[in-house]
Amino acid sequence: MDTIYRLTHQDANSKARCGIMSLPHGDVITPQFMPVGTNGTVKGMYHETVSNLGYNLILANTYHLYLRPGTDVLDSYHGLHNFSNWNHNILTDSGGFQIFSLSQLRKIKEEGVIFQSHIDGSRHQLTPEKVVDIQTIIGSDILMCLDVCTPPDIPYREARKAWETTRLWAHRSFDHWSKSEKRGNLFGIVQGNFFKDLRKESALALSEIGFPGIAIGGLSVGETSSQFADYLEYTTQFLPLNVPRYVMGIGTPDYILEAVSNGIDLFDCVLATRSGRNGSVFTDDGMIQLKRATHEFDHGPIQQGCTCTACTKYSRGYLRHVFKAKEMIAGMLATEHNLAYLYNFMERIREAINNNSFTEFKKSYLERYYAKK
RNA sequence: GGGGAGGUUCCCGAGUGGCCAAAGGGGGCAGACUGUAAAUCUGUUGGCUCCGCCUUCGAAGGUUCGAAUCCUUCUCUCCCCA
Repeated sequence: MDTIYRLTHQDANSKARCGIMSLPHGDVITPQFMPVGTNGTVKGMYHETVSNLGYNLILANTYHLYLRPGTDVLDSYHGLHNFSNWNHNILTDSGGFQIFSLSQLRKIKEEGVIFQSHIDGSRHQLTPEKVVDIQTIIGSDILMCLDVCTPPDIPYREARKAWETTRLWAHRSFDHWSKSEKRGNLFGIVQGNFFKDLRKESALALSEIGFPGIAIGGLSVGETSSQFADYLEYTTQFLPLNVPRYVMGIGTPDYILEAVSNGIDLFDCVLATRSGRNGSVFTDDGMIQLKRATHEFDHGPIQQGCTCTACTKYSRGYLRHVFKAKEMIAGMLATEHNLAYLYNFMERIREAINNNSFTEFKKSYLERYYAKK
């Protein structure tokens, strides 16, 4: 199979790497962070702003789009790109995580998952095949397999069962996708909870199937950061090097650095956008909360040197004011800042890798990041 | 001038004899947020030598074992009529 990934530089002193991922709506340089736009919009942002920041790959969510507006509507608009007027790449999450996070309403069977809509209570069944079909209608550039995500601290038996369902679904997804008139690329998802034998088995099994890319799922679900680092490193060693590797659901600078140092190429996270709306913003000194009283008379920007709208036009004091006044612009500006910060952060990472100085960059960045916490 | 309503903790506003340092909002302060049911949620908000004590419900007196709650006077605010 043709690979969509091309390595452009391997860091001389670590597993960190730079590359280019070729997708239907353009090349994506990696390592790359992907903003989350569950409903086909990155909350609080114009698509134009997102792409002007440099992003050309965002996430959307199959589960949510399937329930609303539904595939009929999406089909009539010839997919989400046209519907939402986003002309770059879209990765759609399968809904596996929603099955996990909305677990009160679900029933997982071998055939698929039955769940109740959180919107109107109606019952639906999703199968791995159907999820591929929905993502095809959406027009996703990257499709994700339906998987079974599990919380930490479940018994081995349960974790094995979940992984085995994930494996079965991965094969069925791949077969179904292989037979379709495909344009997008299907990624498999490694599971296995926090059991190393399951993680190894899962990583190896998914590697053999021949997916154009592989994701590591089931991390950042409440485990400790050392557990995260441990399982991430352990799992990644069994993944092929010639495909993009994606860790799902992480998005703080420390976690991103940890992932990059293990040769991970893609990440996504709602934290940047959600925390932005709630008043928390990234800085080189860690996250700060704009609503705090200490910023009342702070005439400086969120982050010196940042080129986003919030930092070039407004002071921390003003941003605090609009947050306290619950003005819409507050969440918008903070979201833009967080996305700008992470884009810039990824650029610094790529630059460091290209200079073979990633390890030093990571060390010095984290020293400052943790210093004021 | 006559009639009526009312003054509660930063604000609004419940409470009409003990379970009241006083519901509920708001505001303030702080925390959380990691494949988005989140522009959301949580905690806290009189003081202290903090498992108990002190001060507090317009003011001052009084009744009572006990009062934000009952009585008296004063004071202030609002509404209606003249």
